[in-house]
Amino acid sequence: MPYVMVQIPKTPAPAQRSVPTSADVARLAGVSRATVSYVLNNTSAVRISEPTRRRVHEAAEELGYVPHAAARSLRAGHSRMVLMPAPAIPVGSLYSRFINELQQALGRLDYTVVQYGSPGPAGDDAARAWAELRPVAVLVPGSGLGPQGVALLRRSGARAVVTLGPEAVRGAHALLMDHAAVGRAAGAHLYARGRRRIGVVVPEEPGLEVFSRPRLDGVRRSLRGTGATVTELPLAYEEEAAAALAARWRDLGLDGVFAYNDEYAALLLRALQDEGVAVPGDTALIGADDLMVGRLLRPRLSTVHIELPSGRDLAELVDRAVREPGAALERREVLGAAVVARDSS
Amino acid sequence: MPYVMVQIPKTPAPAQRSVPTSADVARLAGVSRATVSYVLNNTSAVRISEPTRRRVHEAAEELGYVPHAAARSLRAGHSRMVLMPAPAIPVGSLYSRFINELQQALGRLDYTVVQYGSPGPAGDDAARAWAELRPVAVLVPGSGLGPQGVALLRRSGARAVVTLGPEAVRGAHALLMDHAAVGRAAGAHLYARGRRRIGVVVPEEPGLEVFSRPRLDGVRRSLRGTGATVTELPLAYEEEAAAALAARWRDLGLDGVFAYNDEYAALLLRALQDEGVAVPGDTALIGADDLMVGRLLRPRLSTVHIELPSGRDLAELVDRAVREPGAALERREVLGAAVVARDSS
DNA sequence: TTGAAAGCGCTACCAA
DNA sequence: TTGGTAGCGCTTTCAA
Repeated sequence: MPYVMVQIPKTPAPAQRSVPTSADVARLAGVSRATVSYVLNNTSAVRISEPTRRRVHEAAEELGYVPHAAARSLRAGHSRMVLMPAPAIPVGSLYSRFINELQQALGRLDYTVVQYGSPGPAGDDAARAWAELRPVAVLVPGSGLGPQGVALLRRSGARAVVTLGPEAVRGAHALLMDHAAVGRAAGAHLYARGRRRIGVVVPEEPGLEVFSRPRLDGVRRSLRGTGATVTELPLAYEEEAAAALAARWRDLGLDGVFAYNDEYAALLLRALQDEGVAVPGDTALIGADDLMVGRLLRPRLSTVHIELPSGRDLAELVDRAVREPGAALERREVLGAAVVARDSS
Repeated sequence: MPYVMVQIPKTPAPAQRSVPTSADVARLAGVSRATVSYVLNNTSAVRISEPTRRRVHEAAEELGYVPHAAARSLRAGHSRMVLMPAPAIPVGSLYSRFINELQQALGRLDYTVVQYGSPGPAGDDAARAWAELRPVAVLVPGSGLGPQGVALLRRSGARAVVTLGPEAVRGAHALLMDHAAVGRAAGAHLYARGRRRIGVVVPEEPGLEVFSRPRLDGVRRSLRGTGATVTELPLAYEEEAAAALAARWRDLGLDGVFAYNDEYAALLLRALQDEGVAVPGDTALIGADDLMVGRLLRPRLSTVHIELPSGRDLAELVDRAVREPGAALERREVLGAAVVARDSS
């Protein structure tokens, strides 16, 4: 084959080794860009001959063609992103486990999950920043997004807005996570154990109020009208802080305490024991979240076990909402709380 | 004011309440789209008069205009995203804390962090999927990305590719996290305490091999040539598994054990004590990561404290790499390991 | 079965 | 100081 066809490009070769586009693929395969699109997206409405398909695929392969998601989004009017503002919540909590699971499940459904860093604007202002990405869905943990934020997101193309928090927001699907139920369970348990002067640990770490406040309120609610007292106990997650709290324990005169969760309970337990306070003899102690640490201590910690929906379930809800944007808004209670009585109460 | 100007739109009102574009803003403000762009982006190369600026801002405000990130990316050739494939790593680990911090720091630098779910394609195949998003930077935890993956990402516009793992990859910046150092520190410590028959707990949970394997190797390395023995102890993070391991402890005849991290150490400690094995009397125990749980147990756990770079530092590295894509590739050791001797060893 | 071309929203170059 | 407009890469309608 002594003669070689040399294709003279109409446009000069790009200066930098630039990214191949579908036009490059089309040129190499000797077809139009439309055909490339049909083949690469397996468009069912159009039938392309097998030889052509092969040529396109080979050309794409050879060039290392990678479609440009932004161009596709621009054309489609929205992206494949699910936006999830990252709540300022310490990792390791039960909740962050749930979030992780959810991300994975959404990934499997072919969505791209975008964690939007929490610092910066909040609430409805934040919604504007999120809207720039034209996400196909938005999951908002905690409260903070109002009806107008939801409206803005929907106007900018979000097919589904789902709130995960204590209350529903007009226009959005709601997964109601009522942390007050955790407090109610703990309060009722301590009361049933005969405790009447009850302390509630409230973490000082920022970002936890979303959970700690409702949990405290739940305890209050469960004890209302019983004559039992509720004492709020602010506590930083540090040994020194716990020791200081334990040092004034006798003065506080509490006979029962709900420690926000098992980690704070573990911290407090050690401090109380070091101070000579008997648990559960002098003071009954119950945590929450049913973490492993509670089972490793002596005495084993009583706890409130929390049942969260599986990430898969929520991912499916999102997927359904995206596919049928007109469907009725879901509003679902998704937090189950049950006391696991062990040895500390 | 009995007369009202009614503006007849040239194009019929969109059927759906559609998203306002910069053209809508321009129309309302009575200027061109170019001017809108200049004003809204504060383009310094062009000076726009104050009244015009105000009109544009007011129009944008009134319409609830939100720029379309995809259009901007298409135009710019790349997005403001930093892609970070989410490693299949349990939340709560020291490492996931670091990842979180990093995300926040990048958010503050005005990048959008995208968690790419791990399931699906792996290694260089995954790189293709990531490339579709035309990320401005890619952070790859763990190993798994090869030189050709890096090349593909760079070709598709990534200004910086940073690996976080045991080894550097050609073409990418490297943050070397040598977990073998953790094992070496633990091994040397146990040896110095006079222990010669040493067990190393290796978690059975998937996704942890990335850390557990080098940690084990580190112990082996530190003991090479000393005559001390190393026994691998697979362990699932469950009480039953720990109890089973403890039950055959006497047969194993170990006098020292490095338990991967403090959580596994806590699990094992309880099981050993329940079995009547004295710690540190019969067996010295050391964990790693310096978690709070280790300080709450009796005896307090010795541990290997790990120093990771702050998320801020890494975020700045990324930002610098993005801004000077031509600069030399960084290659930095970032994991410091130091024994904290407490009461369990 | 395939191709031509419009147009998604935005920025930046060049003119006025 | 402002406007006109090309063009980023892709999908999809309409025509051939």
